[in-house]
Amino acid sequence: MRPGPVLVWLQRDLRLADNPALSEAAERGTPVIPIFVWSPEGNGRWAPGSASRWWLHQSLEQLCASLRKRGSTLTVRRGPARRALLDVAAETGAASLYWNEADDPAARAQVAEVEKAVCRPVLEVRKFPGNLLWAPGSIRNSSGRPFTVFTAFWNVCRKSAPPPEPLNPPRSLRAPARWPKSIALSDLGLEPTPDWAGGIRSVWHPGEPRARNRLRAFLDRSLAGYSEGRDRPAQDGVSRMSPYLHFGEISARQVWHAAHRHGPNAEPFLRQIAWREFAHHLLFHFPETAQEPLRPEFRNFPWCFNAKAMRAWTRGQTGYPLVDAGMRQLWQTGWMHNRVRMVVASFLVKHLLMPWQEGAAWFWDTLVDADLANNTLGWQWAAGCGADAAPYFRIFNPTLQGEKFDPDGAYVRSWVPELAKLSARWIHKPWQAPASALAEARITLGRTYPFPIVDHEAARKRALEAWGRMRQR
DNA sequence: TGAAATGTTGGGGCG
DNA sequence: ACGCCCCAACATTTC
Repeated sequence: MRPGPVLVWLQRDLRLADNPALSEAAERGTPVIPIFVWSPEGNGRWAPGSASRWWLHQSLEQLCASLRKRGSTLTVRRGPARRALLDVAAETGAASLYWNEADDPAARAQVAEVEKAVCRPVLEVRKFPGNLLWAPGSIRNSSGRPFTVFTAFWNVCRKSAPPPEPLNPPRSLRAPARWPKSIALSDLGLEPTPDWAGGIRSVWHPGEPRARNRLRAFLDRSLAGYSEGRDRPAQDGVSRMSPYLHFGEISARQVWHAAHRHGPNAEPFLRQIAWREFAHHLLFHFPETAQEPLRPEFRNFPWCFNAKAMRAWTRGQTGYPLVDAGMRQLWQTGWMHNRVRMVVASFLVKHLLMPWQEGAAWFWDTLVDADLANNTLGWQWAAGCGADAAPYFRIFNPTLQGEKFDPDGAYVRSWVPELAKLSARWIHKPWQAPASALAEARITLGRTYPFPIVDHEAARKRALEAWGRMRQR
């Protein structure tokens, strides 16, 4: 065992519990130096977006507080990672560098650079399992290929060895004789100026302790009715674990085992956790799909960008209440209910024929849970060009989706207040409401709320024609 | 993790 | 009483 301190390079594993690299480092008994390196340039076009940066700042603050309670602290540096890590190693005489694997393409590229730069055996390097239930690449079909159909993937997962039980947080973290220099968190400039994060702050509480509380509350209150509740955007029926999982404030293993322990009705929720797993494994195998469609025939799909329509979509001014409610919930709180994500995504790519990459970029910047693997899978699914995708002809009718999943209009009312007084009968199709109903609800279409920017029927036909043209080529 | 178009069936109104 | 038509309601097919 080497006597020098261990650097624990934290990336997207901002937690103390079930943190294999940190636990292993703590058990050595030598000093432990947790370090975070901010290197957005290493992520290329997928540097964290605005909402994600806000979250990261809070999350690092929380992590720092938890470490301080244990007599430790967080060293914060700017990238590139290889330089920051080697500098700190030299300053502290570190003997080892530990980290948990990160699976997205940019993180892997960064890790490769670090490994190349490290001079072994002067600095011992050890890698530990990241935030997936099964190692990416370990789940394959009988001919050794990655799965591109979810159910087949899931069946094999279920037959594989279950993910290991989560580790307890380390009991103590030995401090080094002298801490390395660290820059102040605020110097990273992650928080927005001017401060537009009020809406996010009122809904979200980043950090490991809050992640655990939220999971507990979800399992106790919502798991039993999850199958139906998860499709009701007006209800508190989903777990909202996505941002915590993205930053590793809780591990997928912790979520998995907590849900399992909760009893037999966990299956539908575990299935959703498995979709996350599927997305991450897919991006591991097909890293180019963050930009390019998985199904190559979609390379010549006649997408057509339209700045005015894009603006209406991003601002929640399309004239379709469910779409607008979702886009405004996103803009105001950094998050959107999954059922509504499917509807707004379908609307952008099918009704407006906009390239799915445009929608992915908007989500990337505005979601607190922006995650390259999940975002890529979701958008390619919606556009019909991805793995296990909705066939292109499967086009959501935003009115029917609203009537089905927000039957009394409560979700629309809370995010599109100008429609709040309209009766449930018309709330998802105000353009069909009789003049008297509109007057009574104080709505003037075209002034207080827009007319639909496209006609559903016509847009549907246009999308199917575009699809037909692609298939001919 | 759709929706629309088209087909089929069966009850009831009506001459 | 009977056949005819209408049209929900449900099922199947198509996009």
